[in-house]
Amino acid sequence: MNKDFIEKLQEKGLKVTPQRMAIFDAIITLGNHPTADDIVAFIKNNHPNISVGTVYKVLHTFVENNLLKKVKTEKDIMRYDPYLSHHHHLYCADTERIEDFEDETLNKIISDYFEKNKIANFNIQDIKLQITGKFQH
Amino acid sequence: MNKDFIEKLQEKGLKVTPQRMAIFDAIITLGNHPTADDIVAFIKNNHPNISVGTVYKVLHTFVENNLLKKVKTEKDIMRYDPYLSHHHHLYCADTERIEDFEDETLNKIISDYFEKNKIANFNIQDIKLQITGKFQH
DNA sequence: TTTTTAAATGATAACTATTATCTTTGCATA
DNA sequence: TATGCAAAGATAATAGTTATCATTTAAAAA
Repeated sequence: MNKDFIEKLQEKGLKVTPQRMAIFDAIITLGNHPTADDIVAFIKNNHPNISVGTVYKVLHTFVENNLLKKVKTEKDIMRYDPYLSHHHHLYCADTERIEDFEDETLNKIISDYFEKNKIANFNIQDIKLQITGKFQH
Repeated sequence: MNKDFIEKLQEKGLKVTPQRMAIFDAIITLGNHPTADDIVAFIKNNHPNISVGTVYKVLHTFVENNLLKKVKTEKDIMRYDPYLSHHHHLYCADTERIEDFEDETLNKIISDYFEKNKIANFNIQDIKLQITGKFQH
């Protein structure tokens, strides 16, 4: 919700600007973990004067302030994820589609496993699954 | 081993060239899933005339022929992984270090779990864990 | 409400990683 | 030795992103 997001900006001491709201809104509306370019294209419809540099700067600010996460991919194009709760990703083997995947039971199984089987010389902070495959159409 | 790699090139109908051998050798020697730039820098020592374009082309050819994998990261710089057997990655939360992680028991637990709990409208081909945390020094 | 000021935006240029193009080179085979 | 073709090298081009800096704006202070 936008009100929540405004509060989050304020908590972080960030100014609430129309550009920032439009960018966050674009990411939510677009879905599929958009690229900077996707976001620019979408925003240009309603907000034709926005600068590309601003979009990059805002995305960077959001990531630094944990309002957005970068998505790991095998491409040199950055993608962004607005859902901050712990979740995994389904990657389409053939297309650029990336979907969110949540499964608390599985998370528990994995974290229990690592409780019993520590990795030598490594403290785990976070575990994410990247599940590659094909969506059924 | 280099002999194995030569055979792999030949199996794929790719010519065995000094550049290709040097690039593969660099990736193995460098470890830590190097970038194209890391590879160029390393090779320049013994092989000062190699062209950057060639390195990119060779990396691309290797990835296309499944002799190398791209590593998923949150950066717009590509990194490459020479180990083709199924494994996971440990990502350092603070540095660019990425280590390989293998655990057959865990793989079994996860694949058993997904046998019993299919994801709706999605056929899984591969599951990788990205484990973020800190290495103990 | 007006003023102040620090932060954010927009326009532009710069930069970096990567890819494309095109000529030349190096081998294998005829 | 000549031919064909994949691969390498040099260079230019492109794409995505970051930096710079003057201008504008949100929000705190007066």
